[in-house]
Amino acid sequence: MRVKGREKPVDLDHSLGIVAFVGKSLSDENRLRILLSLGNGKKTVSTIVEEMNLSQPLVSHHLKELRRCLLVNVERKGLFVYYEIADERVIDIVRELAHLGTDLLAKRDSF
Amino acid sequence: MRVKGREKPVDLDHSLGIVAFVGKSLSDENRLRILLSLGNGKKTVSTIVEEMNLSQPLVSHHLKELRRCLLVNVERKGLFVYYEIADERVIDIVRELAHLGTDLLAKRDSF
DNA sequence: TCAATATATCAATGATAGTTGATGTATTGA
DNA sequence: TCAATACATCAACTATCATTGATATATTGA
Repeated sequence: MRVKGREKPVDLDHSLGIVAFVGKSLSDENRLRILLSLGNGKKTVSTIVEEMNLSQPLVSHHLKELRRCLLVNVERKGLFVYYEIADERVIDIVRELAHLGTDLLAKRDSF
Repeated sequence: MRVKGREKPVDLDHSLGIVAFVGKSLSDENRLRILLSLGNGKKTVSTIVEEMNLSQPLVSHHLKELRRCLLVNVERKGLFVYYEIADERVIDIVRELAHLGTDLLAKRDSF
């Protein structure tokens, strides 16, 4: 009995490397904050630095990680470097993880 | 303009700690394999050890991590300890991450 | 070419995480 | 109580990672 047919077929076993790779980006709170901030539109590094209240090298480092995982795109315009979300689906996934996480916590705390 | 109304409201900013917490479990390939294996039903530790071809202490360690993140439930029955997925949604999320990851890779490789 | 601004990189440090082999603990049956 | 089985924990090692401060690179305008 198939309960859910809404998903395209994917060979999960052969994708786990990629999943772990992307998952790593979702395992750090600062990167998540940056990612969500970029969800509101393309931004320069210095804008992110101000918003996040993090040091510029640290922001650059996390952006590099997000770039390595292909989660953001980069574009230079004069002095400024703009970062943007590569695929909006990652925001949805973060939202689902937030739901799941809060539900799991709520369930635990009710015991 | 609200584009997507299908999500329940969640205060993302206040959930990022939990998201990072759960995300950490999705950042290791061995844990992902264990998690997906448990997606097929409740299993004992020794069964997982055989399926994964990993050492028993290593499997126990990862199960402990998954427990810490509330992603699995445990139940002892005599000599055996059974683990099961706490919330099936995590499987869906892994599947979405797999889609996203493969798409991102495909996009990159086409340049 | 020089100064100023934006961003990236480097070196170093401390913390965390994955792995392994040995050992401990719990449960059951004899 | 003893042996056997299943699982957890521990100690130790290594690798990875987040963070910081200093420095390098790139772009622009004067």
